[in-house]
Amino acid sequence: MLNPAAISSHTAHPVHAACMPLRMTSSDPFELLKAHVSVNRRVVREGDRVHQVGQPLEWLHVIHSGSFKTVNLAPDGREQVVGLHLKGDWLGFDGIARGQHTCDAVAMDIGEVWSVSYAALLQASTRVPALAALLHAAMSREMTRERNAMMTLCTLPATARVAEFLRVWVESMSERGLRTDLITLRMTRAEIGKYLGLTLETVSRAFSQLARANVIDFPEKGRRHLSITDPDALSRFVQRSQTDKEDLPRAACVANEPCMVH
Amino acid sequence: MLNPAAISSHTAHPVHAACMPLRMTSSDPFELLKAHVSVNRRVVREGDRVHQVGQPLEWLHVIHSGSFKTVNLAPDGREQVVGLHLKGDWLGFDGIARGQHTCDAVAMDIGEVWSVSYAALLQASTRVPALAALLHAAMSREMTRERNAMMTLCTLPATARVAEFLRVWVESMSERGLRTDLITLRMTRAEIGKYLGLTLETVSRAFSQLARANVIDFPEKGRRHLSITDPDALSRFVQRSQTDKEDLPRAACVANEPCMVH
DNA sequence: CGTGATTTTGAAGCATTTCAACTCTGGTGG
DNA sequence: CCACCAGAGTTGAAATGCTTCAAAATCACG
Repeated sequence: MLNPAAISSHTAHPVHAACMPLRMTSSDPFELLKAHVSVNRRVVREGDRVHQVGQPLEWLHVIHSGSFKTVNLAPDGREQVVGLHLKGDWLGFDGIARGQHTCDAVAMDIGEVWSVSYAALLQASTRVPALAALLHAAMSREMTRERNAMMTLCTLPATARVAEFLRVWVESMSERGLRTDLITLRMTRAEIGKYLGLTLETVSRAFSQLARANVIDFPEKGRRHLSITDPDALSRFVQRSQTDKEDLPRAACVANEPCMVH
Repeated sequence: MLNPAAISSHTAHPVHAACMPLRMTSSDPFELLKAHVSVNRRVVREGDRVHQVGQPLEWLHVIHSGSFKTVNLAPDGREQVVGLHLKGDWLGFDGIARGQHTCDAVAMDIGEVWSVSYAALLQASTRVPALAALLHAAMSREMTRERNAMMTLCTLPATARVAEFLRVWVESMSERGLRTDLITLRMTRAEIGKYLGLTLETVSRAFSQLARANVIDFPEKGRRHLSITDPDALSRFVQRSQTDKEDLPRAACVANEPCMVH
């Protein structure tokens, strides 16, 4: 869904040739940050909160290592995991609009975040356009990802949702050069369920079903580790769940005069 | 605060006092834009596409009037309405990360958008920090909204989802100073369904149920107009759908040493 | 006024949730 | 060392809620 075979999508893209009237000294976001703003490195352990609902926005954080989840909490007690984040992703954007955070960001294992003052970053990005572009790209990526997640939630049945969840996770690992054959789930079935809008039992059944279909495999007895026997099988599984219900030669989408800008 | 009630939440907030070392000549995003970048105004009619999947990113657009939807289209044919947008919202952020748009933005009625070159905007925002802040705030708002939408989709049953949809819509209208007693739905039941992850029949049943419960009312025979008899009833309806299933005095949330940054 | 699109409503079918029982693992203490 | 327990996961059966299928009513447009 995101990109065909992309590793690049994770670095600071020159969005448009004209947008970057500067020499790209480095396309590595960490180098770029270190070079132009004061960075506070901080090691976190599982369960540590990088930021919390209601806390005034002061810092933005870039994940240097580890995996994190963002959790939304409604006034009426509803709670949902609304995002998963890995190296290179930013945490804290949610707080910019209102000046305070609207969700929690929680470490799912040991990791390191680089924290920068938002005020300082804003200033620095006026001097260093590449910084501004980096920020924009990160926010844009986040929005696109959330939209895709919404689509997954709305259009896919349970098992396909879990398959898609795994596919995207593998894709994320791959983009970062991490191993994708054997992956370790750092979330319980209940947490995955809270992310996918399913109950823990349904998630469990979905895993079992995928394993029976030889799409995934549990190498060890413990069910936290799993191997993706055939990555393409995941995609095919998702697609099949769609084509199965159609089965009708869908009328060609009539282009109703796509009226473009200019 | 310039304006006492509500309208302010839509203007460029000083995110943090320290972030804005400049005189705020204007808190109106339209004034701000007009003052510092070249703006192309454009009137759109229902069905017009402001941008489309695959199109290279060149422009960002600010909605000056009208209502718009963003539509995601998966390679396998799945389609979903992933966002609704009104005056003051931006369109096109999705294209920044990869340099091309990843979704369609479609006008739902007559409206006007202000289009600005992204490259020019990026340059201008280095000279005018308020522009950068405006951009960030708009993106941040969008992310928060999408996350809330995700939560609605994942945690609420069908009727509550429709109620929440109406509540948020009314809230949006209210923030912009528009009338909230009588609202006109510019989407068919099918479209609302595609936004909420429901079938059109379920949406229709939900409306009927809300009308029977006197939460909403159809003043005219046509079902496109509806009045919110009691706005609070909407919220209560959503909350009740939650408390109904709990009914158990949920154990107090133990604060597990919220480890903060600094 | 028709014609087609939209909406409503009913009834049957199906996917997911709910409830419940059981297994497995890892950790703790007798 | 093993009994025991709590947390996590699996699996089955019943219940529920949404979807699907179908038909009729209503609205919109020429």
